[in-house]
Amino acid sequence: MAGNPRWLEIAEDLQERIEQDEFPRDGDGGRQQLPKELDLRGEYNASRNTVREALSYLAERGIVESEQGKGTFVIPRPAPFHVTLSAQGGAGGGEGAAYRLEAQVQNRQPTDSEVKVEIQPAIQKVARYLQVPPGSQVISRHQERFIDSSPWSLQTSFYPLDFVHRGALRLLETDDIEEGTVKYLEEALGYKQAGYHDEIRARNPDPDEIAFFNLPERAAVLVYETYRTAYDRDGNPFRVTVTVWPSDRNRLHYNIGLVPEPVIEKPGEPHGVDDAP
Amino acid sequence: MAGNPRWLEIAEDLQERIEQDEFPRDGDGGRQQLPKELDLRGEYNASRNTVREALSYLAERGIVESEQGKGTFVIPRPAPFHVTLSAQGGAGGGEGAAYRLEAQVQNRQPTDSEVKVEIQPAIQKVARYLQVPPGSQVISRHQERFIDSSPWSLQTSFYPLDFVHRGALRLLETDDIEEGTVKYLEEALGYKQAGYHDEIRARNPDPDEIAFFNLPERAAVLVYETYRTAYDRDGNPFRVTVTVWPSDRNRLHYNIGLVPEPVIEKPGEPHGVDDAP
DNA sequence: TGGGATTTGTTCGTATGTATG
DNA sequence: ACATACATACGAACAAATCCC
Repeated sequence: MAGNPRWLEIAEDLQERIEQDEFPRDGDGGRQQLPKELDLRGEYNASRNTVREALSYLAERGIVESEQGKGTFVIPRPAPFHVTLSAQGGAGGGEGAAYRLEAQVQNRQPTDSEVKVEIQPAIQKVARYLQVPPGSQVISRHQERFIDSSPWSLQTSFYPLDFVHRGALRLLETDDIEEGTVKYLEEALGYKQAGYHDEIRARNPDPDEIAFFNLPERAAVLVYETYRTAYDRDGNPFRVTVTVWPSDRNRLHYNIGLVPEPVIEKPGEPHGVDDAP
Repeated sequence: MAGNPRWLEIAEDLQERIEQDEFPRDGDGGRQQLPKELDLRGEYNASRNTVREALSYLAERGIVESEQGKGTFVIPRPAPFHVTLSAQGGAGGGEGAAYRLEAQVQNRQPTDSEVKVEIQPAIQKVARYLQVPPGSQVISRHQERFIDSSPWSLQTSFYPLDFVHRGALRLLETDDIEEGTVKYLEEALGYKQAGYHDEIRARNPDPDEIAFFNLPERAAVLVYETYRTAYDRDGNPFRVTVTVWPSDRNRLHYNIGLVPEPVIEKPGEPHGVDDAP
């Protein structure tokens, strides 16, 4: 026979019932609400602890979330943002096309918080990519980024402190630099972006990130962390941007070489042939 | 005061002790082994269930792993593979450089299993990227990929079944196509790769993947799933490659535009300035 | 090969704390 | 203030995998 533990059978049955949309939705948010633990205890003829074990299993997987005093709810899966991280220079932009550093999100207008500017000793990886000695002072410009007023990503850009001494004073201002820091650095210091390198990894969110992104408390939602290093034509790095994206609501896209326009413009959407019968 | 639950305090204290390398290592693997539950119960003056709650919290986070009849062990963090997913054509390869489809891993030689060839109805996303009607038949070529004999990634490439009718018969053979399927398709059918599109997402591993990658049973290790679509110069997709990478042992890298050679060649390693004092 | 000791896994019962409405 | 519902914590018994002699 199965031989599965009772809690796993309960968990799998509950997941089935969730997918069948069997449970009623609560008033406002429209989330499905599961029966209370004591009722489930009756339904499955198990102890409350066994039921809780099943719920905890589902909670770890980001399927449900329990709220003290209220009940247990199915976590709505957010519609993913499709973020294009490669340059979008228009088809045939060719050699001279300036690479944009900013991520593009389809059909959405990101809004950014004010910039928090700090002078910090560089953490190891930032120092390595910026090619400055570990622990040397760098300018940190941190922003919270939203799409449709929901938290989307956290971004911090690092520049050598040296840049300020050499005249790029606006790096210390808390305004968003409207024309883009890349363009500003070209004007102020002559750095012209010729290319960039991205490193992508996944890690557990820290408590601040759990709070900012409103991630379920005890679930397995990881965040992507992207390190983007911008290089000028001489191969000197002049900016490292660290961005944190919750993996549950973000898909990352890259276009390399010649890619059809619809794929570039509408990542994650149907294109080319019709789906309709 | 703190006000934290007891199990959380125990978990955080244990994590501290793990980082201090306080626990003895077991004979063969050299993993740290935690004291047994009943001893921890004594050390922390808590019940066994409370200790287990703390251990379960650490297990979810991929910090420790318990094995029935043996004990609880710290999970060793694998040294990450640095995978470059963008084209590496040698610096200055310029316009004519052929983009390589295969991922490059620094200093390592991947070995691939035999190819499992199947004819399948295309799942929705594959059909969309291949621009064929959903559910139409496609060729699926599946491989397990290892580095240093440890499981590294699972890869499946999809081609329209049409390609076989048009003469690309080797797509049905279970041999690895040594010169690369991209080159083969160019010879056989005239598809010349002009570019590609990547989509990256994270998801929970399925049971097969947990088994193949030997992922801790109940921990929050997600896998990356990359969808790579290759296009010819007319913008026609001719191949979709789906690759699954465990997020705990893989870092992904992209180089766009002009990037210094050392960064391209040795992703994830120090370059440019010395770290040593 | 067997059998007993060890250690974690599963399941139950119970009591009390805490946030919600 | 009260009822509801999840959170924390303890104790106990037996099952199942592993190890050792």
